[in-house]
Amino acid sequence: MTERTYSISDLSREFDVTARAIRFYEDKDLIQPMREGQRRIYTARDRVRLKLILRGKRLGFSLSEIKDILDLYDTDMGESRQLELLLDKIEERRRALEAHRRDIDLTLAEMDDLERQCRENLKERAGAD
Amino acid sequence: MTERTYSISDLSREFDVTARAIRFYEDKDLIQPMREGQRRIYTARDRVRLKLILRGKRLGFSLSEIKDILDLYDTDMGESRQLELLLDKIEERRRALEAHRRDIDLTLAEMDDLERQCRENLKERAGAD
DNA sequence: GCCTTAGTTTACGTGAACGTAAACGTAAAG
DNA sequence: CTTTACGTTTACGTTCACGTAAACTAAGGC
Repeated sequence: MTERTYSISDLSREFDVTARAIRFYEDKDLIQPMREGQRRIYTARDRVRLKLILRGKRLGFSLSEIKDILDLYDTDMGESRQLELLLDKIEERRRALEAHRRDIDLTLAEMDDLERQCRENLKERAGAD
Repeated sequence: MTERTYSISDLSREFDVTARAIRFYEDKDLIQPMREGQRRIYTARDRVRLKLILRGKRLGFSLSEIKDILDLYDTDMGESRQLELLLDKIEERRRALEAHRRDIDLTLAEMDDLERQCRENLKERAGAD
């Protein structure tokens, strides 16, 4: 079984990012595709990494923060000391993400409020007609 | 009852942003403090706006997106047509925020996975001692 | 009167995350 | 053989969100 691979424009199309951006991520050491001569060859694993990068971006993380997160997945599971450190980092990430979610929930609650005010106003208007 | 006001450095201290940043937000039309001569005077309402700005930033929104959001709160509740538009914009925001939250939940799930793998590995290790 | 503290405007500098243009290689299609 | 599609490196340009420095004003303390 030979694993499927992707060209840079395959990924560019699929995720709607420019090839320039993908190369930039490589330059910043977030992906390391293989080469076939000059050409970059992306494996399924690289594709997942790119997906994670873009999700990180949507979440407002900087590329260097995203790199830190990606590095979590690459931790050498062979050494117990590394595993302990990894658990700590996971906890930290989790806390950050949960704070992030609280911000979102606050904003959603305010949208609810605003919508309610809005609808009440419209209802009054309808009555006064 | 005279409402409490704040100086730029009051807010700067409270929210741990530089005065420069606060003035920058004003320049971009996100806050409009009153003046007392030259000096900027911030009301409780301005303070809330700043709080919203900073939350928007934590959520990864650009200043212009944040301005759009802040403008929602300023909609003229007097005109029905405005209210309908506002309801639409609120819906759009809500959708964006919920997508955002899904991204977070996905990442949290992956952190769970990673943690589980990590703990299993540690457990095996303990058994093999 | 002088110093300190807090604030002001104006303007140039900076780091991150790419965009864009130039100049070139390679391989398949007509 | 030339065109077309796809890829490459190098390098300068751009936008956003401020940082930083300069030169100034205005109020309060000694």
